[in-house]
Amino acid sequence: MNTQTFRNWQRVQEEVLRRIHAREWLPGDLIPNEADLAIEFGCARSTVNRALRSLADSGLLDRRRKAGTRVAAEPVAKATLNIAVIRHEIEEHGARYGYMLIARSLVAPPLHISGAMQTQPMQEMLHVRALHLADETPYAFEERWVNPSVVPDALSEGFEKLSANEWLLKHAPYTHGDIAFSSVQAEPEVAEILDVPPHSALFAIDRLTWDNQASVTKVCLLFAPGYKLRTQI
Amino acid sequence: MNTQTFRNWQRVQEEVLRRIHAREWLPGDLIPNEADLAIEFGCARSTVNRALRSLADSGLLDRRRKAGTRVAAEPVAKATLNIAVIRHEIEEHGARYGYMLIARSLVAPPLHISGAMQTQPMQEMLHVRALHLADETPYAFEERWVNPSVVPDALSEGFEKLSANEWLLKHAPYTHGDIAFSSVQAEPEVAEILDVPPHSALFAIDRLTWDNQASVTKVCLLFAPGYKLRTQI
DNA sequence: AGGGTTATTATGTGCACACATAAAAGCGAT
DNA sequence: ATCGCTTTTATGTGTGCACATAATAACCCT
Repeated sequence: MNTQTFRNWQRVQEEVLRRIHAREWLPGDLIPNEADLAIEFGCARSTVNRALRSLADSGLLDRRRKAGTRVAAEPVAKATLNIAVIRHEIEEHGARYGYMLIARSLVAPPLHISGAMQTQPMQEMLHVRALHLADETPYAFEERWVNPSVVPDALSEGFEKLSANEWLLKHAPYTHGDIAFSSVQAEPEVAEILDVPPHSALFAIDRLTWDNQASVTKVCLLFAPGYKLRTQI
Repeated sequence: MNTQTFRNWQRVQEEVLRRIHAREWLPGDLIPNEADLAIEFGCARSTVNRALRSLADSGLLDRRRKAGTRVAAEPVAKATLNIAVIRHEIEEHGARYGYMLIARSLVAPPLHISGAMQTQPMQEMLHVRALHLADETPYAFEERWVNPSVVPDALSEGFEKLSANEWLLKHAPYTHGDIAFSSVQAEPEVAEILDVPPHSALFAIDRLTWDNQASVTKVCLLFAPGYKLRTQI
């Protein structure tokens, strides 16, 4: 008989995880309610609540008021990616970071850009193209549109030394954003910049961030072949 | 004077977000401690704690005991990806899901597989190759290795109708795993299976899952061009 | 001044209790 | 049986308190 007590929420969580892995509680099963578990574990209900809530957040449990808590039938693997500043990413690999501004201009963007950013088609936007390097080797090509009516300070920033990637994080807060990962073939111009064969398979990160209703910036990062975005689940 | 009260943790969170966003609290700034905020907001310290803890989890605040809570200097965008069962992903797009088993065998894997999975090189593993289709069009190619000593039941499963992707989720729990996203050029064989030109840029998801110390399965999913993995931040 | 010990302090957590809320289950009238 | 109302129940959350813990700040001794 297991009369062990689990007095803190991490241990309760561990025990619940153990039961799920040991298949004592099968996917889809309804598990005992918080009050009963609290008695069994010899702790307060709020402790059990904290443990179960945390497991529900990570997708391992499904909880519904009155219906109770059940083991997720098909646990959705939730991978949390840390999209860091590119400089940090490179430096963490122990490489020397390099940055090169390719172009910077104030122009009316193509329609698909103004459309996505929901700005007036004729409104001029700050357009920045730059290259990030690791140990002098091209690492990622950055193409960015910045909405100057939301980030006016960007107009007085040259982005010659400091990448827009980094400058915006400090100076342009955002409320939310969309991000998409995909794979694209390198167009000739980009292939040349990244110094890779044309039509190479590049890893692309597209990001569009918003400050409440207004779009802040739209960026497309194209990573040289070999790039891998890793995380744990 | 703002004498409004914020009685629940979501509203406290909203107010803190508003202040960060309105730049009342700048990146790097130390914010008032929980007790003071509780007084200001007219709620209990635990309510403030819950709100701040949640914001720290999402990377917007940095908290350290005794040192206090400060606004993250460079908020790391944490994108949470839901790696769902491929069938669900396709059906959610309103497309018809199709599945085709290409090969299934029990063989000793190449060294880089047994190496990554930390199994004996000569130990036979279940090797499954399959194709996922959306509206009869190739969607993703799945190449998988399953460790039969961890999932013996897999040996009696043919994977003719039900994909290993789905079967394993139900029958093989895992404790943790690594996942990597990258971009690769389609090799001729894969290009033919996916019915795309050779050297097309494919989106790749590599996943290796573990049950405690033992590797469960290693899978490589190659998505046809056009695939985008989306999420919000 | 320097180095090591102690005190202080902000966050982290646990507990008991209360009430809120969503949703299933039961019930009753038609 | 079906629709609509009420009850029940499990989770969700707020409060006040206590103590734990980590890390800084203060102190003391040399």
